[in-house]
Amino acid sequence: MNKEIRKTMPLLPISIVMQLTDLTARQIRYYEEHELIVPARTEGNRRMFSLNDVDDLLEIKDLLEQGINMAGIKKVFEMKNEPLVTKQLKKEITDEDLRRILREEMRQAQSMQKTSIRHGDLSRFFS
Amino acid sequence: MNKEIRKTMPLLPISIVMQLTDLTARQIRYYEEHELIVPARTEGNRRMFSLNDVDDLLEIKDLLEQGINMAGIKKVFEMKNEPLVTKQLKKEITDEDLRRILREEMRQAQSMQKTSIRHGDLSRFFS
DNA sequence: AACACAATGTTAGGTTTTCTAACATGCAAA
DNA sequence: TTTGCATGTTAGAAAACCTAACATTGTGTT
Repeated sequence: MNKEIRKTMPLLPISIVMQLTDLTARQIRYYEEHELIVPARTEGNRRMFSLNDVDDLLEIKDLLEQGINMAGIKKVFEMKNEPLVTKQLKKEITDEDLRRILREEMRQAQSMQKTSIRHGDLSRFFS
Repeated sequence: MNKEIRKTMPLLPISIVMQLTDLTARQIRYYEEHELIVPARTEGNRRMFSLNDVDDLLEIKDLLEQGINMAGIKKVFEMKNEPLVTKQLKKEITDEDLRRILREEMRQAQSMQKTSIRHGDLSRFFS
């Protein structure tokens, strides 16, 4: 009986996610349409969301309030999965560039720590 | 925006609870009928379960497999909320009784610790 | 053996929730 | 002013859930 509840397990119906995020069903489906989230589906085609999905939705909401559009948010999400260094390596950069990039990445990591306390982190919700 | 996700928040529809506990809807509703759990309801009268409810259901399942019936399980649940000492005090016991009871309670607390690792504790599910 | 009861299965009919798809609206940028 | 993005609204269909009733299974009792 090797069960495990992970933040990635699809547990929540859309009604609950609406309450948790203060988004409308229309908004949530629209963001899925733009592939910012990919909720699981039941056999009967109902969406089921994980806590990570809720997390992502809260971040989307925040970025939208900052005036960023779907395309921008999609790019932001891509960057989260593929760190700066990786992308730059693909471009065959010089050592000089690399040093600049690493400095920049450290700077970003710092500011992310600050903001992650306020935005898009479900952990703060748990007692 | 003082939100908080607690183990007591009703987030899960019955279908998910069925998967999590390997119980049928009939069983879950039957246990509610006997007031072993009291899931929340949506405006439209659908049951919504908290993680604590799932926890309780797993414990119910375990106790049932041990041959304990509804009445017995209900008593076990009452005891969890009202520790032995409290109940005995109501009966105006002698000091001699009290000493016996405290010894017994410690014994039970020990065995509870052992079994709680295996049964009725959702925390083991989280990554 | 016959019975009684507890726990669960099954079915029927009705209601709520969610789905997709289409069209409407508000607003900002070109 | 026209365009396009984000969201609202509506309609019709399907899935999920509800209660209530009756059926089945297993177990203990007389």
